[in-house]
Amino acid sequence: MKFDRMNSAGYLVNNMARLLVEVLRKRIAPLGIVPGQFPALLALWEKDGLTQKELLAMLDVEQATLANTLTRMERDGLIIRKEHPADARARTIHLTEEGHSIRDAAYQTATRINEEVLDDLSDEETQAFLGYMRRVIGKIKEVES
Amino acid sequence: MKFDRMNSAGYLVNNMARLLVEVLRKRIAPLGIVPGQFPALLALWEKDGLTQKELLAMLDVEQATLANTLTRMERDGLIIRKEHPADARARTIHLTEEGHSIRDAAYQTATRINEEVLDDLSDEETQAFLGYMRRVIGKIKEVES
DNA sequence: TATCATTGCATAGCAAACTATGTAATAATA
DNA sequence: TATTATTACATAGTTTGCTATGCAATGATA
Repeated sequence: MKFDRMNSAGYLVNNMARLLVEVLRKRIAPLGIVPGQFPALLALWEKDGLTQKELLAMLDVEQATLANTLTRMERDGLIIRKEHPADARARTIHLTEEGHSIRDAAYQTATRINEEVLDDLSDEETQAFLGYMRRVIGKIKEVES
Repeated sequence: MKFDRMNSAGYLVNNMARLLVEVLRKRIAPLGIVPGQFPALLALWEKDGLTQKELLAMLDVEQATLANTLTRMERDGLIIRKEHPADARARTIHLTEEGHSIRDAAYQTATRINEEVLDDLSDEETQAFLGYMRRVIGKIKEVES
């Protein structure tokens, strides 16, 4: 019984993800952000002043992961948290000027990386690849439940 | 400027990897192992008594990551490290009976997960998908250098 | 209204990845 | 041979993911 990594979807997916996140890490380091902050920033660039719960609904991470990420973002001067006007349990999350200012550069960096790593695939292949990933993601979400 | 996650290779890859590793974590928990130990176990099941350096050459992680993983595996009773007969800096890594005994179940679990998550893809689509991943991995390794 | 359940968020603890650096031991060389 | 370089591995520190749990505030209900 052999287990060939190059024919294991799980192995390839994991390997690809780790390589990609390290490329992103290097490229966005000059902006003063790290990969884990990216999804939260994307959401906040679209809509500012959300509560953690509202932000969480836009992302695919667990609540505790987001809470910790937000704490680091606040430490790094990307956001501030203000008390919620109507609910003392909640806080609203606001981009700082710093957090706002890196938006375009961050978008461009992420878009550029996607283009570069897919450069060897034709447009049809790229669409097929993205489609497969969406289907597999859907399947995993079925399977795990 | 919008950033659509479902059309971002980076986002999809990361999401898919996290979902997959959690499925693997749940399924192999009864065996007393965790996902990060899997690659090292696969290599040791093929060839036992390697040095860390030799094992490292068979894997795709950094040396420090492997050293820590091996420490946890030793703690968990999966391996023991013995002093190298000829080089006092090195240690040879040996599966325990426990580490050896879970081999078939672990293989089957991993194979099963791969089959399940790819179940919605035809054989041709699966081969295309694996091929795209191999090509993208190759491209990332070019890009990052 | 007093109690109980739920909600929003934070914290603790672990895994697993990374880079950077430390520490011996071994090998190479001046 | 004494010094220097290299090698093998370990450790420190950070990020980012997870689950489990705690705590205070809010909402529901007896």
